Amino acid sequence: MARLSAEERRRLLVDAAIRVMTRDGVAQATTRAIVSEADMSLGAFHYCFRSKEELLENVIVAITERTALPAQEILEGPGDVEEKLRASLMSYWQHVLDHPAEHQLTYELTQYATRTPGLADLARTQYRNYLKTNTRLMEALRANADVAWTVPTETLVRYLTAVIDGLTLLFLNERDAEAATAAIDLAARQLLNLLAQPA
Amino acid sequence: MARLSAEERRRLLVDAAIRVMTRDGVAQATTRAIVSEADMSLGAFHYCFRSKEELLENVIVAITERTALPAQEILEGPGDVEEKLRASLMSYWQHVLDHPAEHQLTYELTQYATRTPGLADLARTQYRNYLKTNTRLMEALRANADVAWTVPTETLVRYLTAVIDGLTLLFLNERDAEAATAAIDLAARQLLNLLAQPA
DNA sequence: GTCTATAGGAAGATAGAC
DNA sequence: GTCTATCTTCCTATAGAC
Repeated sequence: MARLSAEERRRLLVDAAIRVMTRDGVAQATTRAIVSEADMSLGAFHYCFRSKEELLENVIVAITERTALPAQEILEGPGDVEEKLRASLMSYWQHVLDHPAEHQLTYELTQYATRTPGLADLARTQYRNYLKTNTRLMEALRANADVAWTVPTETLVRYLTAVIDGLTLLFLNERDAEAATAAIDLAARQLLNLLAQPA
Repeated sequence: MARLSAEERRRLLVDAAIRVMTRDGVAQATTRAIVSEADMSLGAFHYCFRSKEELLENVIVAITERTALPAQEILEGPGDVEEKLRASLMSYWQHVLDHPAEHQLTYELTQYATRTPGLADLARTQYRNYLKTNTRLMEALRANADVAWTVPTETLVRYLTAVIDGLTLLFLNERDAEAATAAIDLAARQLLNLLAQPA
């Protein structure tokens, strides 16, 4: 077999793990299933990672980065504040509709991390990052558009984060795209109501 | 040992399973851990249930009922529509603050069911029940108080369900009661804005 | 009905030949 | 670096004595 660096193999194994988990769930992602997906031997796994937990730590970090990146890009663009807010929400929402399994996986990983003593911190960090990303989004909107929110930023951000999370979860479990989209439309309108009315 | 009916044992095992899962997570709830918690022999398990999956089916049904019951009681009480809506939300919220592990468990079970071929239907049913309960809540509010909602009931209900779910999930992961409560206060105000203004 | 003993298999991790 | 064979442990499920 090809001689790959340990670093390269680590990357391949993390990617393979994400594919297996997305397809079959976290519980089914055994070391054997992962190395099989990556077309490696079982021995290669423990040559690259000290334990399965070490792999999972890397998987969680990789997934969180993938989720955070698009959210930050949305923000930079033209349009007034209302358009941008709606566009941001809808861009995220389209990603949920197109890639439900990926989002399902992030929730599974959060729970897995919460229940794994060595990874519990990661679950907290994951959510802190969501909140931080959304805070930057809301503050940038305010700064660019010179508007104000009628509620404290911390509260607004938690409300926004919760609505996004809740609607995603609802769609993942109900799989009614039309109904969920109507609800997120309502959520967007409700958020815009929190903008201070221009005098 | 005492001679118990199979039905009684089934009840005891389901309760024991819920305790183990609440404490240690679904993945840790092995048949051995459950019978140990119930103070039974391993053999008793397979005398009462054909398989572990059959137990889990019963666990999910039991948990869903427990969650749905308080929500229905909240509804029957005095007060105007605004008070009742706020009181309902806050009663649920207090339960989340007091028993986070129980709510954590319901999310875990939903995921477990989703990933288990024989139980996948149960996950859908669970969410359909949440929606149905919330629909009854909203319709009863409307009927009792003779007010109208400014959005379709189906959309309102999904929005409500999502906000509740999202804030619960946020609290479970962030564990900041103060911040999450401020957000649910905001959510309650936002919901009340969807009532048609009395002329 | 109740329990112990055990089958049968899959998991994570390791040893050691190449 | 790579891979096979194996160790140990834990799982669900069953068999069969009492």
